[in-house]
Amino acid sequence: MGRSKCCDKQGLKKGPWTPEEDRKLLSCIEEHGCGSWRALPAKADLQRCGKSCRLRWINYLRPDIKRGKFSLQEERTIIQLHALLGNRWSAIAAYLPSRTDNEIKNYWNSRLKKRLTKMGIDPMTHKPKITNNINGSSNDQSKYVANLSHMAEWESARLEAEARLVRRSKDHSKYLFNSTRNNNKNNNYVVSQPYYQLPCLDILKAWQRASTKLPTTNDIRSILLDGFANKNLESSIPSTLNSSGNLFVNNVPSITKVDDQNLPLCTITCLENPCPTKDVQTDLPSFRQEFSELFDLEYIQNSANNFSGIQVDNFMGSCSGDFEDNKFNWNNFPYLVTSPIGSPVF
DNA sequence: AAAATGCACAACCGCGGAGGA
DNA sequence: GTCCTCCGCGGTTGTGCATTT
Repeated sequence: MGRSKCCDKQGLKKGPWTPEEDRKLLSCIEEHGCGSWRALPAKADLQRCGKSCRLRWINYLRPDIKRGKFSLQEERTIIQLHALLGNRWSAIAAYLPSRTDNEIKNYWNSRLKKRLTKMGIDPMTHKPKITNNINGSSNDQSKYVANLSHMAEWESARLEAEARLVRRSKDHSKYLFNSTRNNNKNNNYVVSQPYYQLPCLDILKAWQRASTKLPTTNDIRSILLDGFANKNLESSIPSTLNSSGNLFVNNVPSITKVDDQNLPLCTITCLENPCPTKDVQTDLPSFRQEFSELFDLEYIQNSANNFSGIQVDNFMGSCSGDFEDNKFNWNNFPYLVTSPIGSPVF
């Protein structure tokens, strides 16, 4: 009746694994595979239960584990998937093949959850929390609450749309976030553009704004000015591109274009942290590449496209662009798509 | 300099589903 | 159909290092 009794727990070692135990476990799995965890400790001459061996292998010893800092893209993916899947860490880990569910869970609990909370976003519902510590007039408060309410509605619609997109993408899941990996020039692994990209979350934009150690105004100016030192850029930069408040919106390193009445038209926001400040190329293709990576403009554009049938009013449209007579022309910039300052979704 | 606190990460624990006997 | 074990998952705890007080 039933299977044989599970491993005898008496005398089994617990706690941190030693290098010697790791070596035994590794060589055993290399030799026999990991078919039966229960039988493995005996084969490997380990005083551990099979469960402990399995955990050690899955969370630490597996050769395909990517260790180290989570990239911005990974953070985005985790937040997006958590909004859709909740605390189903193994399901989330399936979209980040080189990360373990334990690692993602730890990262969420130790960082992402706290930061979202700090931003006033409920990490479980992914919706803004309405609090009573708003300083300002009652009019300001009602505007604030109305804004949050609008954001919540927008977020709800967005989540529904995302769920549809995710369902649609399931057929292509083998391509999703599982693209071939390339070594970049810094020998860091980067994930190539996925077949299908989840849309941007507005909470992620807020996330960017709440991040600490954001690049300074001078960082952005130096990027642009260094990159265009020979392109006479400064003379073609709109008057808003200076150290005034227009460059930063709510402490976000953003560059804003305004119309002739000084009303905001569109904003680009640096999504990298820290914002890179070196090696901006001056030739157009390289610039496009660097600038696109720097501000993640393609991502914003893709997001806008994905959302265009949902809440198009929240986007001001796109600008296309290029150099003209060696001058950077905002009106022709190709990827610039985002919400304006003061938009309800911001 | 020492204690307190925060943080990141590894590991354990308990539960529930799947499936064999 | 029932019992039992294995496996995987999510919650939680433990530990060591770094930072702050």
